[in-house]
Amino acid sequence: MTDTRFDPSKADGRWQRAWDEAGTFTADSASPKPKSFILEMFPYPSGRIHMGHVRNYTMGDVLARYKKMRGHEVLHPMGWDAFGMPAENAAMEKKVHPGAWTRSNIEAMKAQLRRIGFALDWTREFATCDPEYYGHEQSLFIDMYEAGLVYRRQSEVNWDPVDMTVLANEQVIDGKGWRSGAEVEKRKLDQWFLKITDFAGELLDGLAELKDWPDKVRLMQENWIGKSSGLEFSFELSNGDKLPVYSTRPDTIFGASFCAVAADHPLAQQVGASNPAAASFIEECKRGGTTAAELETAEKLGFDTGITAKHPFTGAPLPVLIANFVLMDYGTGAVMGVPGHDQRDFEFATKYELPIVRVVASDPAQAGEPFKGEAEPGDGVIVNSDFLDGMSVEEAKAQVIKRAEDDQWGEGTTVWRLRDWGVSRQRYWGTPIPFIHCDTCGVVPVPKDQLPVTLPDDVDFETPGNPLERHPTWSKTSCPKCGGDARRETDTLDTFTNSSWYFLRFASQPVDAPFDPEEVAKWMPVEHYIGGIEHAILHLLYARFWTRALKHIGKLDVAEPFAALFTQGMVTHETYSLGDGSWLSPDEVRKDGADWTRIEDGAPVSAGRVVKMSKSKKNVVDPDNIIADYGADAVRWFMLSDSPPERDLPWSEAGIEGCGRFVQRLWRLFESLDPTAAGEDKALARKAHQAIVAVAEDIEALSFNKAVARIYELTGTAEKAAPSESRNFAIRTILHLVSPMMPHLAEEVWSRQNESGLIADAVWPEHDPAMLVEDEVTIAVQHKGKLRDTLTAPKGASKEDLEALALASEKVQRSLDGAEIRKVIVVPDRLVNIVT
RNA sequence: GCGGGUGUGGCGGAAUGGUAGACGCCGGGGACUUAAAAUCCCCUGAUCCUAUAGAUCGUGUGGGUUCGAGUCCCACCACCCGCACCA
Repeated sequence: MTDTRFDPSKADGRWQRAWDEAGTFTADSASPKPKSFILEMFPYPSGRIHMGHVRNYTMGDVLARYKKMRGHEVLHPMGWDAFGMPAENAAMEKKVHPGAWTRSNIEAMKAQLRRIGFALDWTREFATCDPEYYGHEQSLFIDMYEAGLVYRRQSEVNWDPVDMTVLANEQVIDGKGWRSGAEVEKRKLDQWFLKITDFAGELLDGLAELKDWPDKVRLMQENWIGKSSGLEFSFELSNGDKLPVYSTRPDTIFGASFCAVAADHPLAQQVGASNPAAASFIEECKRGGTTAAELETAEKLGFDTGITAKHPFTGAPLPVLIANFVLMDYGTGAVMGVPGHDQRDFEFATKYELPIVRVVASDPAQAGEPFKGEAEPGDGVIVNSDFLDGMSVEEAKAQVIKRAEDDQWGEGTTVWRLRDWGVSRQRYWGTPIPFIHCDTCGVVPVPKDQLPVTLPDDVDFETPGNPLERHPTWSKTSCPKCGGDARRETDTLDTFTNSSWYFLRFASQPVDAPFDPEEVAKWMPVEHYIGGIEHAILHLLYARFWTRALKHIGKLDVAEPFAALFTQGMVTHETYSLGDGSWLSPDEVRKDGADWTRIEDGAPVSAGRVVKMSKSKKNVVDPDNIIADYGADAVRWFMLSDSPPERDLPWSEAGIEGCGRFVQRLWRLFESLDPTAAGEDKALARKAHQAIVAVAEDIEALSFNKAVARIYELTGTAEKAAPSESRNFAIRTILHLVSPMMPHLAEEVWSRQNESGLIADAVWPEHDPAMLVEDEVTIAVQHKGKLRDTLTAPKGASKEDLEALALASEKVQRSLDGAEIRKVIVVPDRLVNIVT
């Protein structure tokens, strides 16, 4: 009996339960099979799964299922990056506990993920807010502290003077606090740091081994780590002090016309102490946020200290200014200003009328050439520079460093742009930093047998600031060393810490340790790691750093956590707005002919740009509704179709309808299989064999859109073919090829065809290499580089034969029109180009 | 400001330096039906045209290399992402 339609509302749940009951996707670390660890970046439990998650996890799912078909033991886990600000915001706005809010979100989102039919090993699920997880994190943090990788120092935060609280960069809007609207100030606090800079060289060199990472991500990390070599030297100041500066361009030292120091540089502080005008300038520099983008786009401001610095070669006095664009965190917090060859210095010098001297020119004759309104940071020949004249930039750099070292007033150094990782957060919903402050003993780690240090449940979100700090009793404790009264650290760890080692916990989860290195070694490194490009630098660098740091302290023997990385694009949707600029969601609008209107009242709606789905623009589509309408397989198919996975995917109603139709089309094709059909259809069989190879290659390259196109093509051909053994082979082939993408449909068909077991446990079909080769090829014939004719020739035909065939073409002769042939280019099996 | 990326029909896109537009969506025409849905078949880059044929143009813009450029090189434009306390 044949059913004319596939009913996902019945089949989806049936097969999801079947996989669960059979433990189909439970990873066995004792298996002798080759291991594949497929991982997608775990979600923050915001409340609902969104289409971006669906796309991300569908890609990983196809890979995981494919690897299983290829005979691998697959680890494909899921968990929750559960600490973070939104839970605290919910606590303030909705009066729910961050933990309760997070837990109920996890429950809802887990149910959603199950409905999409992902091949996940739920036995290894955890949330980073589980004390069983963050307790181990605290233990690792203490290990790092004992290895000298953790330290405390003062660092700036965004301070909201009205709410009396620290703000995240995200909470600073145009330099103002997002709730209070008060002008944000920079304030210094004692904070915890991880010494990622100790690993700068390793993290940089390690990039070279990451062959299966996108070049762009490696390049971004390389630039972020920012290795530079230059000269560190000290200016002698008119007040008798020395001012150490660092420059990557010592070759331009004769072009220096001023020195600039950061507002929080000791020299600036010293000047500010006795000069009220300087003090108020320094205060002014404290206004605004702490982000690089803000600092660098802000108007360049300076304050002349009246102090001068003696140029090391000419002895000329250079004014020393306090400048808002100099960063205390980079180099020495002080620079020599060379306006001719650095754009920031140029703008600063122009504003404060400081000399702009050319010391690099395109050739020596251009030494007097004026600047055209901007600095010239490029390469050239050194001019106006005494003994450096005529040298290249590189030669001059080396010469200046050599002189400085010979005369002992400076030395060549390597400086990194990478800064140590500040992990302190003055917030509740994070991993408590496991330290105790004792007036007698100083900072003392919590003894490991007292871990985890758990968060208190009874917290107050009514008043702003850090609830841990305000808690009446939580921070009160005794010193593990002297037993005296002491105070718990009330800062929590940056949430990036939680995501820096979670993959290790997926691989191995003993009760009494963060992980077992032997178990970890069976699965790590992650074979494919998939997530958004927005994590290209921070998360991926921090995870690489933790892995290396843990190796360094002997906890594990893996240097790089992610063998291959894939960064997928966003899911986008058209936006809709009313005349007043307010946004409407897709289900509030309707298309009337060419125009859009609001369903409710027919008000005209303008359809706007296609952008990332976001709550604020209301252009979101809920996966649950779509699954209810079309089934999980149609949604999965949509996520894989059309757009290359690294690019944005525009969601459309028409698109998902098309996918729903294709699911039914496949169903009819599978139902049309006739086991009694006989006879060979060589062309069709050949296409099927070619598809087996091509789809496998496409999946391995994560080119799911191409795999989808090939399956469409083979499906179209099989549909039109007359019944034959070959056609049955093609149909069974399609069933296997789509099974990682449409697992529910595949299982349903598999069981209806009375196959044993689950298709999820089936193997990838074999291809016959002899069937891949075509007998005939189409040859393009060009005249003067333009296509004039195409002809069919046997594969492997000789150049002479192809040339003769081409010249015999009537169309070619017409195009040639008797012209003299100067040259004929023949590319075997491809084309013939006749040049006249 | 700095760093990274993207740009091909109405839309998403395909194309080891070798037939640009595979495959899908939308649209048009037709078949089936009392009708609709579903399904099936055909057409579908632009312009010209003496129209089953043929010609020209066409991969963000302007140059260049090559027998041949979406692909390689140079310059530019537009848009997107990241910038260390969003996750």
